[in-house]
Amino acid sequence: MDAITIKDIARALNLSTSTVSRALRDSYEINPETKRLVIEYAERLNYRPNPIALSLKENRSRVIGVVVPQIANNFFSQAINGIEAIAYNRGYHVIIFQSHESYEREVATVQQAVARKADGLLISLSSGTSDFSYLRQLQEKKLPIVLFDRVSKEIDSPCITADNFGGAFAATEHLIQSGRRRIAHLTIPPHISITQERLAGYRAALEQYDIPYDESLIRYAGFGHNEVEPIVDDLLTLSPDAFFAASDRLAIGCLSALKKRNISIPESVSLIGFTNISVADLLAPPMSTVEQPAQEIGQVAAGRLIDLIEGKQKIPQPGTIRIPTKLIVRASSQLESTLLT
Amino acid sequence: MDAITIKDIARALNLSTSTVSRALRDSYEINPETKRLVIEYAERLNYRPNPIALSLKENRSRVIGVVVPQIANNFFSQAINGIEAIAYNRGYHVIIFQSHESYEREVATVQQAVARKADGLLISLSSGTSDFSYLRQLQEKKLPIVLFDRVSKEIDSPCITADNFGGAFAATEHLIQSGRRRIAHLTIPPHISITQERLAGYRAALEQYDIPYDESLIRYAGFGHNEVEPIVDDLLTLSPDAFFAASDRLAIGCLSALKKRNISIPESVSLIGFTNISVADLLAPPMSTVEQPAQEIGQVAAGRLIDLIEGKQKIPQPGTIRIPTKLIVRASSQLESTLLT
DNA sequence: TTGTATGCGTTATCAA
DNA sequence: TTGATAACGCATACAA
Repeated sequence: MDAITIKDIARALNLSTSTVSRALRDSYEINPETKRLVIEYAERLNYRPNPIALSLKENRSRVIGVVVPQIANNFFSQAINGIEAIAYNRGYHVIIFQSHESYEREVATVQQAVARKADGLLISLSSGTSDFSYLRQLQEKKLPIVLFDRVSKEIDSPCITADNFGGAFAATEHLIQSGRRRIAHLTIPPHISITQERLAGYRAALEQYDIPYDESLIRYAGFGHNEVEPIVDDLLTLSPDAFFAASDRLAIGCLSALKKRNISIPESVSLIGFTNISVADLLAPPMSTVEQPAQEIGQVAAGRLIDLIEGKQKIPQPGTIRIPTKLIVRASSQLESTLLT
Repeated sequence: MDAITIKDIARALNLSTSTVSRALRDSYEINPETKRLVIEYAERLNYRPNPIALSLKENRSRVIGVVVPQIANNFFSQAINGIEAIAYNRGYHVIIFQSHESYEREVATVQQAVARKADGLLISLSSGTSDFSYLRQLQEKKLPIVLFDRVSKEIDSPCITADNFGGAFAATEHLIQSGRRRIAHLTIPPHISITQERLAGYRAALEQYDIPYDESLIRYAGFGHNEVEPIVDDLLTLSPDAFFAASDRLAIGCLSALKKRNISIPESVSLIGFTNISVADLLAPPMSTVEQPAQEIGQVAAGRLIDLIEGKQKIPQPGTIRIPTKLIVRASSQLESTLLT
């Protein structure tokens, strides 16, 4: 209701608003005495400049919009954590938008962010997005955009992702080296960048070890509630000797399905995208994981975006930055004692 | 850079800005023909009112500030999900702030939210907070505040929490009924409301079954990285026959510690606050859980706050709303049953 | 029915 | 060194 303004200070001190404004901004061309007076009074009354008025004046909001498919998701909540850390350090606030894996909602939500005068956008594309014209339009309007995690080369924005290819390659190689040859690849919808990259890493590893690529072992699951189990059932008829699950959700669904069927495949289930390592440690059968550097991805993406906003990067410098992943191998030996029958 | 304004429309149509403004707001006192013209033109140019200008004018932002200890946390990210769902439906945006379990950061962050002219605040208190005067000050300034999850009766705001007492009672009763008598209670710092409530539920169950309350079985862990293991070690010297872990993080730490020591206590570990049920299903030994209605808590809290903001609740109506929890019992064989508190 | 003027809080330009 | 004024985009009281 109240909130002290520059006007209040001016009136109280018998000065003009412009003098007060200058004193507070520490302008050089001002009487030191007046300056002291104003600053003291402002501090005493706990004056805070109204950021909305500033936004209107400067036509910028010091807000960056973050668009993710889902907040309630380990990867994204950690990425947002990284984004916030950087943003707040550099004086920006973060407004979060969810696209709920829908193209329409993504477009609507991005429009919202633009209407709210976000100074820049950090976007992880929804699985439903294949048309990027709405983003190109924004770029033409010089709105800084950085893509992270789920990116696209179709628009020339900087992209920050995990090293999905490398992570998938390492995971697959690990399975091969431990004797597996029929590795089921359970993944998310096909046109998402991370799907492609992980699949490519998987294929490259097979190729390197002269293992034929069997398309029937590749399955794409959506984000529905009970989509995973029937897919696993179906895969089982092909007698795979390992599963590569491309996200934590899929990995859990996969393990859950195997467990229900009383199938244990020690050391055969490798997961990429599982960030909640502390839980993976507890699971039986053991599950090796590729840890995604969610927080770091967020940090790097936020840093790049703010550089763009503040014009520290003259040229938009597209291109992809890949943050390394970590392969964490868990063996069954150390866990056998706790296995239940 | 561009962003079409009312002025642009007025100029293009040879009208005054006020006429355009009125036409767009569908004022009755306006020529239908002019109105049509303006609206059509505005739609064609995809006109969006500048929310910042509106905020400045109306002294409100249609933003609600959410302050949580941590975003990257299952409970809070799900709660935020619920908050967003309601907020967006009712035309509000959500800005998220993290207090990182620190009183100082909580105060600073709330000031930020106020400076940003948030129309209301949704707060889950940090573990470091025991002085609420800064919140009372805001209430005196008529800023609507609703507390959720980690609440306090020290300020008369509406509070939305899980039924922590009931959930803890049910969990403890379940352990007792399955023959346990020395139930270790591993929980978060003592002065947080949920700690108190869960502890009270635990005590009440013990009392009802005439089991003496042994203070040495109660341990408070902070939020550091490796705090849990030594505590579990220490507890083990007291030979408990069950563990009650008051959050998912503690439950995982507890299981992890037990596992490292090759201790298996089937059906003895009951957890409250574990929302990631799909993972709990996979764990061995099985772990019963009290599921927190995170999303619903967020939804109810957001609804109440917006009612307050919009004056639908004349009287602030303090008091606590408790959302029921669900006890999910998992036996070593299979998932057994689901109970509601 | 439409136009003019004012104000929301701040800063920049210009004048004193 | 300080003050008056305009402007950012919008809504509204008042005038026409």
